[in-house]
Amino acid sequence: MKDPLLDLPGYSLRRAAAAVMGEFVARLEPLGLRLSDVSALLLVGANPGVTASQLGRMLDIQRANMVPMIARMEAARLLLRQPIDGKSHGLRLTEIGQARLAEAQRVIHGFEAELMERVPQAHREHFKPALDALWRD
Amino acid sequence: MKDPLLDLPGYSLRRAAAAVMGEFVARLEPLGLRLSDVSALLLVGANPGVTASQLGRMLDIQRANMVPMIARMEAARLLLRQPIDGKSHGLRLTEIGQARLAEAQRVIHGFEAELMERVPQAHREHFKPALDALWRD
DNA sequence: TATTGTTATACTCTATAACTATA
DNA sequence: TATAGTTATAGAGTATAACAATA
Repeated sequence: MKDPLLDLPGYSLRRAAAAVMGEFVARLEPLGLRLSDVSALLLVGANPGVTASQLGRMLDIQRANMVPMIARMEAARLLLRQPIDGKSHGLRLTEIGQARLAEAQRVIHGFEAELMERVPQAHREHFKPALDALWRD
Repeated sequence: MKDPLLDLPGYSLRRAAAAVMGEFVARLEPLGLRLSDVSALLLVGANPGVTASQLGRMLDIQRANMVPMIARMEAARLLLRQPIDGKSHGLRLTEIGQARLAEAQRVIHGFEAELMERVPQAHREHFKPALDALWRD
């Protein structure tokens, strides 16, 4: 069976991302966390007081889509919202959130290490710089 | 604002794929094609008579999710289904489908060329091999 | 005027379970 | 028994439009 898709770098990018993210989501499942939860935990942990709108801009998630995400994490007692002024709220991790973040960080770092091991050594140092050029420039 | 996500290769992979696929989808929009339509056009074009199930296995799409996709493309007169035996159907491109595939191929090859140009030259030859190691092994 | 938070809505993609009919 | 096609359904992610309140 011919597969012309296998010659396309863009297709490789799509399939690799799908495969890797699928595995990562599976590792997060025992922690009861979604992919977006982990991003939020890391960012709020590193930037206490950040607002949902700022978070959305960093993650490229629409403001409107941050609402249910923050609500879910607040309901899970992972973070809390403190009024900054009449319209903004600063986000902070609860103690539960900090503990969950620590667990997530162990999963993340283990996973990232394994990920890089799966990239053949000859290509390894080129992996992240090549990808970053495609979305950070 | 600190962003610990920027140190994670897996995050770079996810964001790069999202950015690139978003741009590609925008280029396909004038053709009235979705991402999955293009994969199907390419594969059916290269393998006339292939079944929906075979296609699903190549694309890693569940059998059940192939149904509305094939139905939509059949309704758009891009492909047709011919009975192979009592339970299987072979897929073939119509003339419209072949013409649309040719248009799509021009978009694809232009896009892929631009994509590779955006990868810094020093990393370029490592890009696809590194990605392929993550999902084809 | 611009921004924050919010509600409502819709679409795409994906996953699962179950069923029928055929190989 | 295994496979092909199908239906129905649910979850997740994402996009847009609109609104109130505040900066």
